[in-house]
Amino acid sequence: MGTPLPKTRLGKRSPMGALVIAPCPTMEACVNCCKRAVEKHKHVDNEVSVYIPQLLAMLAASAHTTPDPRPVSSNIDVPKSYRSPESVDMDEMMAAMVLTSLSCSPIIQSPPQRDSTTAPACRMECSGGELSDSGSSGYWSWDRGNGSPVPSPPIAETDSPLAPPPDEGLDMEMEQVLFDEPAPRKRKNSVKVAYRCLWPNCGKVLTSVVGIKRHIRTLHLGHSSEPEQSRREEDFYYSEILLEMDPIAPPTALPAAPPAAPPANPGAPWASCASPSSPTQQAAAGPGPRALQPAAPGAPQPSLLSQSAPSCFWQVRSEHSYQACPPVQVIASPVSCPWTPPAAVLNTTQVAPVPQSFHQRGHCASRRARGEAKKCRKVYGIEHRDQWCTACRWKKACQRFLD
DNA sequence: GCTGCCGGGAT
DNA sequence: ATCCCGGCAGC
Repeated sequence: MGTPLPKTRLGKRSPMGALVIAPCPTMEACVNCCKRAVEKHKHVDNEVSVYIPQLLAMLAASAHTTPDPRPVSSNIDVPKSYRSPESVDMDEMMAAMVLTSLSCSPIIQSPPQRDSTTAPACRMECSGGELSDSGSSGYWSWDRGNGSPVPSPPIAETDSPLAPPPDEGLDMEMEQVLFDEPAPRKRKNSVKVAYRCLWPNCGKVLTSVVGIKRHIRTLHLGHSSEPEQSRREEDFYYSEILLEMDPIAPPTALPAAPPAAPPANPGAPWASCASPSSPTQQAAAGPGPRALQPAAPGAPQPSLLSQSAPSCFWQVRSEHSYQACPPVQVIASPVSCPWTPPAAVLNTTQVAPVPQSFHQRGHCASRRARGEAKKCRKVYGIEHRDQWCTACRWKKACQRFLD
């Protein structure tokens, strides 16, 4: 991270570095050469695909027959002397059109490239040996200075669900390769994802999954070990919400109580009301318990997340109240529950066992009670900070002197 | 003011 | 994942 890797700027004119072929002396000669090739293939097969190498070559020729020493970046004009005969223009146009319709561009057809440095090689591959034979300087479709129309990705290709996004990614990639610029970070969306704790009377909103999980694990579930089960459990106690980056209402200033209608909250995942004790059922339902899913049509849309949450508290672990509030197992009737879910959502067989502590401690859930035990700071002193436990050093809950 | 520690940022 | 710190809240 410290020292950036030395990057070798790929010359625009030599993305491959090699592949030097003697070009046709003139544009006319080149086009004629290509026309002959096209005519030859016409007799053999009417399949347009046969023309691809020749057409590519034609495009290439239109580029490489222009005077090479000409500066690349700024000039986009094509010398008139090279485009005098109408037939030449027609051939160029035909080549471009067929190329366009065929979407031969390997950038489009090739699978998504993970390594951008491999992209040029792939592009060259598509042109095949024919391109080499007919001559090209290797930058046929890249040169911004030539007057040839660059094939644009056909719309039909973008319809394919598997097709990579043709525009932005391609442009970025090419920019990166050509101009050696670091990939621009994705624009920050105006909608920010946040995670709301669905634990009763909590409603804490955090901006990271890790944070909300840690919050739930330490504050509500009250056990930091048991990685497997607790990790699954945490998934049920928070909900992903979308916060519009409205300057009037910054997300960090969200009140503990959930707003009456979260801006873009598509519905709490609690609508499916999966039991925490059956993670497999939930896993089969979608990519994740926090996946944004629209409320089922006809299903009552809970206006408050905290309202819908308790309906899914199938079981609350007894050891979740780890401090100050002793675990008390009380089967609370839905009526007495302050956040009684809508009747349609609440399964009558699911009597949510709400720990009494929920009602008793109130603020208890929002912040861990101050520990009674001596902590590392007190035991070792600030001068022996290196002897503190890691958590204490990081100003976290002490792990050495647990309460 | 001291202390514990939560939440988030930086690396 | 690890490290660090601002800031909040209890004492």
